Amino acid sequence: MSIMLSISRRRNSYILLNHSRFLRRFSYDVDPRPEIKLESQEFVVVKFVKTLQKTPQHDWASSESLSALVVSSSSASPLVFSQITRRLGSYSLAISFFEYLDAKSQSLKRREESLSLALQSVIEFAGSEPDPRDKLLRLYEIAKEKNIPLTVVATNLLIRWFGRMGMVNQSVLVYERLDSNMKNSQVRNVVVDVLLRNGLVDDAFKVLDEMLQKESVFPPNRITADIVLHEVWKGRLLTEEKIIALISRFSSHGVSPNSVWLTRFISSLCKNARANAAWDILSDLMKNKTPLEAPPFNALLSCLGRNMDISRMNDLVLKMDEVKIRPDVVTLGILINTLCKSRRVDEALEVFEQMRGKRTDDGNVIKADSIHFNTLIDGLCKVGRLKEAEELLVRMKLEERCAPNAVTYNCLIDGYCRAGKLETAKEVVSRMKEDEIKPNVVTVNTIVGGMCRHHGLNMAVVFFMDMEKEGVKGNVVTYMTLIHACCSVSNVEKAMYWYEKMLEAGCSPDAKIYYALISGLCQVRRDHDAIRVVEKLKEGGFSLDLLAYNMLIGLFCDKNNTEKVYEMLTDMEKEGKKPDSITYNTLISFFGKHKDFESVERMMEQMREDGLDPTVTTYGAVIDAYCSVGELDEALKLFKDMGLHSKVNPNTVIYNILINAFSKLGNFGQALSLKEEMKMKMVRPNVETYNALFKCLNEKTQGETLLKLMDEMVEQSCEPNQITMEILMERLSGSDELVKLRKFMQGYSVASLTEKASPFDVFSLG
DNA sequence: TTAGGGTTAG
Repeated sequence: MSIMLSISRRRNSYILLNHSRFLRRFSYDVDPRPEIKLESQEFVVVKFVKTLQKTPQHDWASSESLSALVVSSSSASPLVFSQITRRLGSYSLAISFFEYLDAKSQSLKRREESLSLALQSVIEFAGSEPDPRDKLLRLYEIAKEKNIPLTVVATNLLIRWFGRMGMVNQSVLVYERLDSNMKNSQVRNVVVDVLLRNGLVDDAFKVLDEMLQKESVFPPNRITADIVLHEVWKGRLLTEEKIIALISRFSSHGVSPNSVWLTRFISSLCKNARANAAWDILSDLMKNKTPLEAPPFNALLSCLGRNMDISRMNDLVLKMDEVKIRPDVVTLGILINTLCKSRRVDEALEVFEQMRGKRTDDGNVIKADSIHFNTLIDGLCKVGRLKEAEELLVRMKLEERCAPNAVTYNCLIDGYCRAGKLETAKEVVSRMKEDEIKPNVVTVNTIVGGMCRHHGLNMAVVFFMDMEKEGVKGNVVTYMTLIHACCSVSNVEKAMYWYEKMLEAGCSPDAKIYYALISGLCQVRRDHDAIRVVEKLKEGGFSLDLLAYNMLIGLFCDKNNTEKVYEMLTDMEKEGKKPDSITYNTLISFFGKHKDFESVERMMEQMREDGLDPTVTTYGAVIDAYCSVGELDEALKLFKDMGLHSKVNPNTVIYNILINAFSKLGNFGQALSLKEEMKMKMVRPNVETYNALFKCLNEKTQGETLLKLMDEMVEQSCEPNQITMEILMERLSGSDELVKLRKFMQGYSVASLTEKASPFDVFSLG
């Protein structure tokens, strides 16, 4: 069967060329019994080769038996001559035979075809010779001189080999001498390849362009796309846009790029936030019914998945189904993963059950693998459905080729940690060991993280050390977890301790470790240590990101270290990082606090120039600045301006700033009316709002209002705090009022108040 | 397919 195929392929290659400016196509009569012909041909070939090998070369010319063989073989088929030549096994024998045959050409039935086929075999040998250059040139000359047409195979070989030898002009010459009718897709593919490989991009695209024309006689095929797109990608020859246009032209000829290439291109588009372009390409290829497979679709699906665009994912899967592109295990993995990450676990389970059972035309089903199970188990754990996760684990164990692994158990452990069930999580570690699965660094980090969140640092450290003894070392994530836990309780000393430990353990810190430390140090306002960490970060070859710059600028503003503030700003600029609204807000607030309104204005101006609109924080900072210098008119003006000229609505903080300012001036009426306005505009007052109002009241004259506000707080479920207590204790002294105050406080179990016992002592005594 | 994260106004 394979021989049959090779014969019929050869037949296609009988498009021959000669150099006397005309070309002919040799057509072979189709033999109704090809296998018989094949047998007789084989017999002829073997006999001829044996005789040639028996006869010394210098006797060939005079050998009568050879002469007789030429005549008899010639009536079999011209094909035998290419086979005989090939079986002689060497270039020197092949060229000698060709010369012999040429000398005997008058006895050949079909001279041109026979000689051209023999020559093709000689050319094949020449290409593998140590120094093929001269031999190939000579053979090409012989073909021209003797008017022997070249087969397509020979043409392609010559074009390719000349190209590889850096003789691209010679390649072009061979191609250009072809009659235009004979410049078929196969030959053009070789030429395009040679031209591209030799950097003659424009020439290559000229040839390609002819192929891509609408009514092209020699349209592009799969191989054309392979050659062109591979080179285009490797050499970055075209812009993304031009590649897209090129794919579309291939598509209109029913040709799609190969799956691997297309997948890479789709992924690259997705990475550059061009999922829409990727979508259009695949739609176009589907519309033109080009052959397609799942992987490029998977690339787009995973991109849509990252953006949680489930509705477009659905559309794409439906379109795939319509044109019968079979989803594969990866497709299923992406779909259930996305659904799980969006907490739509039931839908994920549904898709899983549906797809894995779905039998396609060729009887294949998507076989569930451990990744699918792990994804679903993780999804169930993340939404707290731990029982179902355990049940799925049991089912997984029953499935073929789906043994649970460390990931499976880590997902479960994470589930229990999130639920605060640290003991159960530790039991799962034991279970995994029983299953002969070793806990890994993720296991450790999951439990360390869980313990830090639910039981504090010490327990986590003990666990970590135990695991280290078992041979599981921590990594940068482990130390990050510990450092973060330290920072979150403002224990920066301990954070630095773990940073040192990490270095001792040979873990190289990533930028995020430094950011966490900087953040911790900024929180506790330790500017000198923060500077030290920044230095270490830079020594490590990292740079600060905008967030870190903002934190540091905030810290230096707070410390009144103008010099450092400017240093940070200069550094930012050097690093090519543009300030964002948070940077500006920090600076505006800083200048505001220094009553430097000129700089405030300048910053706001610059902010706008940078295309940043003032945010509610910007207004807050400026309004606060005006309030702090007693310029309440200016503050109110800006406040009103906010409502009129910006899309930013005042929030609780802004109202509080104003209410506080009016309250300090004793202007209770204005303060109260602002609070009423809050209600109207659905801005929720908080404890600070009421505290500000309380401060302005005095028991004797406004006791009733005060009590009314207290009731309002209760109605709004607004919890009082320590300050509320202190103010109210000062304002209320009558026994009736104190009873009311006691009742007022009883509704709340204000945790912060129980620690400071003094306010309650009054009640317990009372 | 599993683990870690940090900024501005009062």
